[in-house]
Amino acid sequence: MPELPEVETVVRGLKKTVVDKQIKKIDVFHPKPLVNTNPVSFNRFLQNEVIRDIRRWGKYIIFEFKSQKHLVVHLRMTGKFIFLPDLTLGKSNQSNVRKHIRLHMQFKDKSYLLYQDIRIFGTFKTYATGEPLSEYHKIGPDPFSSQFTPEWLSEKLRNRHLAIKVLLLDQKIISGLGNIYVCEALHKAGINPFLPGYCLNKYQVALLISAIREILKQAIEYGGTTISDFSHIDEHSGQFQQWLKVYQKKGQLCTHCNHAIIVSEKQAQRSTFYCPTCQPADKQTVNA
DNA sequence: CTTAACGCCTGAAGGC
DNA sequence: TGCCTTCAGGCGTTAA
Repeated sequence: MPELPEVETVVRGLKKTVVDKQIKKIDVFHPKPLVNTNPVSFNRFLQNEVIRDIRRWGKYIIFEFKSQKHLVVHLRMTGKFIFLPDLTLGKSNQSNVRKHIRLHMQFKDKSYLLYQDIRIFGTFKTYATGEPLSEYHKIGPDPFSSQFTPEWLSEKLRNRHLAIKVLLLDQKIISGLGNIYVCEALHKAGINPFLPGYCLNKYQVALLISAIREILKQAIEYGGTTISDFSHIDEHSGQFQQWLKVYQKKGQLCTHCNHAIIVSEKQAQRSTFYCPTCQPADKQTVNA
């Protein structure tokens, strides 16, 4: 389940491998990811285009072409890019044929970029030259941007009665966080996930911002978190899962306080993992 | 305006 | 063995 660190890892991998490559053709095996086009038009739209740059915007991956056309991809739950220098690598073993490849780009130099997506939630959206990308104003600031200040976050949490856990998953408030890193950041900040947004004081908001940035920075350094589906474009796993303190640690001893057992509760139909001692409902106590 | 629920999909895991 | 239910969770849509 790619969140900001996983998407950043994918983008860095793509930058190293497919920038400057020219598309020979695109084969589409499932039309669903193409939200504003169809397989034939999609291929026609990008055929012979040269990739100029690839960047991340929240959890979106933006392909910029030399023609100033754009392709914006969201991996959602199970989307994955796989770069192959040679397609024969992808099916060299007959008993291990890749499943769920929804489309692939073939480049002029015979290399391939495969898009694999088990659940087909991922999206590809094309933008013609000069057309503004709607994603730019659809989501809030990146956690690392200078716009993401305590003042900004406080303003966004003002009058919000939803739990802070749920609010941090809202991409309009802050872009890039998903269930894993929200749980981890709240644990690092020592904030109870059920605390309503408007109840956080200035100190807690500042602490939360620091915690979010530290967690994400470290996760990027370790190449993201591989729980089930995520991998780098060379199919290597991320390594941050070994640093997780609460996510999917239900029943385990909290390694921060060495006292309480990590618990799991549902919030807005999603699992929240937290330590009742380090993140008490009594908001007075916070971790150092 | 905010909040809550559901649909989209497939595969893994657990209960009986 | 095998069928059924639940869970995984990002995000758009719809309804209240």
